[in-house]
Amino acid sequence: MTTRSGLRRPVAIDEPSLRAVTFGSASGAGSVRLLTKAQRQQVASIATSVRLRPRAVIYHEDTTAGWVFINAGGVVKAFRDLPSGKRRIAAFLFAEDIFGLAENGRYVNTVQAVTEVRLHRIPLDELQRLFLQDGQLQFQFLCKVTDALRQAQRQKIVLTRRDAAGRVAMFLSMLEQRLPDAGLTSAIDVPMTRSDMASYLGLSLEAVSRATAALTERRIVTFASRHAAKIVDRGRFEKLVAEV
Amino acid sequence: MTTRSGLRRPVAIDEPSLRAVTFGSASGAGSVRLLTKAQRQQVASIATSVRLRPRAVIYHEDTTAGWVFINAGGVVKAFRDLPSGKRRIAAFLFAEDIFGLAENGRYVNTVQAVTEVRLHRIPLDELQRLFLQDGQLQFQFLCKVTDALRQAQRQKIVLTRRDAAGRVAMFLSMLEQRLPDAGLTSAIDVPMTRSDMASYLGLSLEAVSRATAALTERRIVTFASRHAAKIVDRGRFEKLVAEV
DNA sequence: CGTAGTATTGAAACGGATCAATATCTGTGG
DNA sequence: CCACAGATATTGATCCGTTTCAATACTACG
Repeated sequence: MTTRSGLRRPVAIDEPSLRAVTFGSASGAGSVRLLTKAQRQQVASIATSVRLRPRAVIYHEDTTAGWVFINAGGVVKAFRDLPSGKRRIAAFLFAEDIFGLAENGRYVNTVQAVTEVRLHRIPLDELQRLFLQDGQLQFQFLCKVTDALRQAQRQKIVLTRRDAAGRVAMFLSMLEQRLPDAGLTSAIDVPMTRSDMASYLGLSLEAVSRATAALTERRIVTFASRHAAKIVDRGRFEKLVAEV
Repeated sequence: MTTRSGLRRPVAIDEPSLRAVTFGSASGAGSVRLLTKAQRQQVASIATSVRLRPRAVIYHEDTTAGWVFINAGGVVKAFRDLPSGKRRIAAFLFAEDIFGLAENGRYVNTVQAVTEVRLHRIPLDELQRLFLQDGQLQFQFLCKVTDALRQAQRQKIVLTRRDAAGRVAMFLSMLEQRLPDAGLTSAIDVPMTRSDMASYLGLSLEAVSRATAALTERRIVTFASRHAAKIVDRGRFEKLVAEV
């Protein structure tokens, strides 16, 4: 659980450890393959570990992209500030997620710590060299990026929903699915602010606030605090999530 | 130019040819690198060429994913039909684009030809084998998927716009940028229907229709036909596109 | 040249954005 | 440990643009 005030339960791993997904193969069942020990050592040998406090900026959009990062614990947000002054969060990145998306050598988004985070910082040129040496390693990254693409496509579907409550429900559902334990009775940790949720869901802060209020009033979700949600009516919750 | 009625100007290439993008390196300037001749031959040796007419379905969502495809001319759309009955187009795929996104061995979307198309169909297992043999080749694919991720993130920003005219303008801008020639005076080919545009932009068909009417009325864009747009006021067009 | 699919246009209603006032939280320093 | 201040969130009222429903027009293909 990534609490707001930092990593209460320290993350065990000290080396990059990637939860792989299939690139599109039939190897089925959401297979969770980690890198081999040798590969982890290889990556670790070129990576630097960094620890950051909430709000720390990891990099700014349009600056020269020299590193790729692996989140080793905590939550970060990747966003862009639009000309209109609005902020759009492209993604929240959790443990094991890779980030550092760039174009023409410059980062596409600004990335900032939401909670305290631990990162592995990997020089891009060295990583690229490793990729050519070790096809398996590169394949893990290919799978990771493919997974990010799938998530982005799902997220686009969320953004086309008209109802704010539905979007928020889908967001909570997404957070819940990240939980390793399928303990669907426990509380969902919501490490980000309502404002961050709004920026991610393409809603105003007020709409998110009203949506959470509506979910509470309809007795579908309860909030022990703003950062701890609990599904109290699973049936109606799933129905709402599926009403796309 | 991919016209509605098919490939008027036949596509020259007979082998897969990938327009590469940087994975995030500093190798700058939107570098367009193609596969080496040897790599193209390697891919061609395991690929099958297919030619399809408009409306032909290439694969259905949730079916077993056995191939990855490279679009060798024409336009296809990747979509999902939601429980509500609405259709959401995740992406339009043009020449040189790769598609076949899967999860747990099953395709995520349904893919259908918009115009007449030529495809290279590549068996997934053999491609995966090639990837491990040839890190450079795999890297081209990694770049392609990374590019698709960037596009999906941009598209998410489009979807958060309130104004239909702005979304349509951004869509036309996207189509224009695909044109090889920077001849910004020529017409933009719009191979898909208004309904497809709506499904892609998260709008109703009526909203798209009214938006194109508004763009015409405001003398920003003219439509020689429904499938040929022309920017007549570049200044106001770019301003509208940037008003995010 | 007809017909089915596609697109346009109008009117009403819904839902979120916005503006504004107030309340609550968080973390810092006394 | 408590008080305080700035940031974050809630709640209310109004406005605006899209959706929806409905009728009509267009266009592409056989």
